Order: sequence, then C-alpha cells, then structure tokens
Amino acid sequence: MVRPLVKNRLNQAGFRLTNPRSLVLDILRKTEEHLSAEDVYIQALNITPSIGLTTVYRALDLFVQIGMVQKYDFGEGKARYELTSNPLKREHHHHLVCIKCKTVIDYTNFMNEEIELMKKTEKALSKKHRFQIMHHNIHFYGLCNHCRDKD
Amino acid sequence: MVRPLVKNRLNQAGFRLTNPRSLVLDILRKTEEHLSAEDVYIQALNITPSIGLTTVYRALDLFVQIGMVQKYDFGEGKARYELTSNPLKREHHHHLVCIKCKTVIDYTNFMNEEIELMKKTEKALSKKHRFQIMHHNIHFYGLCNHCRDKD
DNA sequence: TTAATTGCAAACGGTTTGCATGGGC
DNA sequence: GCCCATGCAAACCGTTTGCAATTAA
Repeated sequence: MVRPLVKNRLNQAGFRLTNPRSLVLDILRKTEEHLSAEDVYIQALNITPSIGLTTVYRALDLFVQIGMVQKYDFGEGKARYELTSNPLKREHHHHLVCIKCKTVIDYTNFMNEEIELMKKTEKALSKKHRFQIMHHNIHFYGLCNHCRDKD
Repeated sequence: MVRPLVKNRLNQAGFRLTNPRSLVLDILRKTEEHLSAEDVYIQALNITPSIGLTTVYRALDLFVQIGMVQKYDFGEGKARYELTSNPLKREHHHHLVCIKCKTVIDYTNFMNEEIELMKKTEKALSKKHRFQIMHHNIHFYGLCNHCRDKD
C-alpha cells in the first residue's frame, strides 16, 4: 500500500488537491490514452488553475527518469507519456498508431512466439553488432477502424 | 535507365552542379548515414553555397511524399532521412540506435523467421484491432560498441 | 532558515510559412 | 510572359532555461 505523499483532500473530480507532481501522476493514472505534455497540462488546469506548463514538463521528466512513466515519440513532433505500470495494461506492449487521427492503441496480446523471437533477435544483434540493447520500440502505422471507413 | 534531370556537369566532388533537388538526392545517395535536414544542408552548402535550408526541407518532403526517401524519428527532436532504395542497403530494415552517441545502425540481417512473424503479427493485429497496417518501425535502443566501453 | 519547488517570460532548436525575387520554358 | 522554384526572414510549436517568488522541511 502506498502512503499518499500529501493529505488526502479530494475535489469533486476525485483528484487529490495536492502538489503538481501527484496531480500529473493522477491524470496519467486516470487515462488509457497517450497524453502529450499539453494534454496533461490542460487537464491539470481544471484542478489547479495556477499550474504552469513548465511544471508539468518537469514532473513528467522526473517520472520518466525514475522509470514510472514511458516517453514515446510517434513522429508527431511532440512527445507522449504513459504510466509504466498502468494497471489497465500489461507491462510490456507495443503500439498501433493511426496515421490519420493519431490515435494510439496499445497492443498487448502478442503471441509468446513474438516475445521469444524478440529475445532471440536482441541476443543475435547484441553479438553481431556489439550493441548492448536496453529496450526496443515496435510501432505499427496504419489506419484505424474509424479512419479506414472514411473516404 | 534514368535520364538525368539536367545536364551532367560535375564538380570536383563528383556531384552534379544542378538544381537543389538533385543535389539533395545525390547527398543521400552518397551516404550510409541517417542524415538530418541540417546535415544535408551543410553538405549542400559545399556544393551550392547559395542554397537555403528551406529548400532542403522542401526537397526532402517531396521525396518523402513520393516514397523515394524515408523519414525517421529516433526521438532526438529532429527527423532523419534515408533513401528508400539505397543500393547499399536492403529494402526492408530495422534500426539500432545508440542512446549516447546517437549513431544509427541499419540492421538488415534478420532471420527469415522474423519476417514471417512480422507478417503474421500484422495480420493478427489487423484482424483483432481492425487496423489497416501500412508499415512498421522497429527500433532497438542501447549502447553501441564504442560507447559501451567508455565509462 | 535553508533548500527545493513553482510559475512566468524569454530563449531555444527544428520546422514551416509568407512573400518577393529569380530562372527556366 | 508565365509559372514554378528558390532564399530570406519571420513565424511557429514543442520544449527548456534563467530567475525571482513561494513553499516545504
């Protein structure tokens, strides 16, 4: 059980009225989407209208550094953030990115086969290219269900 | 056989002295690296000192649109470009990115097994998430041979 | 009271746009 | 002469930094 960092005052939205860091964390906890810094900021404004965008960036960076948050770049020219251990998701996952509406779907139901192969591939690459692989990103790009039907 | 867009005047570096587009293309042809727009621009300046960065961007965008050039984002906050059919490379490849020196290695010698699995995975994903997959990026991040030894 | 956190404004870096100039059919 | 291509400067957008004010320990 995690002891709240600060007193547990809640507002009507169920957020703790607290310091910006917990606020940012709560916003990330409450979503399944891949939020940009500005997305987080806009949500944060509803709770703490005095909060600054800079603070959101600093909080996000902090969480990325300690590994609580993953920072992703889907080629939009801005970063998107996602809780590492979002209880709604499996720990390890890849992404489906819609090139039209920019929706990102987490793709977790890969076959064991895939996990095995990735391990094997990483091993082979490490050896062949003398590269110490620390992590990988797999992004599939295409049209989502919704955008495929249109035009 | 491709007819040159313009007369074939060559300078001492072997580049055609020609319009910016062919210049940009030639620069991409002559390298195995993943150049940023500025990288291309700096090289272009040696050939045509009057060229503008804007023109380089426009040429790159054009080539990306018609599929001659791939635009990649390795999370550095700037794009990198690579000829699609670089004769030095296989058509389809993935990337090893050094998180320290930012070197990008093309990784082409994947096992057939991997290609098979990617196809299978794409098919399964298309079905399950009703996503029409058009392409994918696989990036491995880690430390290259060189950076691994240091500190 | 001392250190850390915050918000603001300005700077920054990569990319894009507006616009007037210039070069090729 | 017409139109597209080009270069410049300025705008733009996401992000970072400097700094002074505020807050927490």
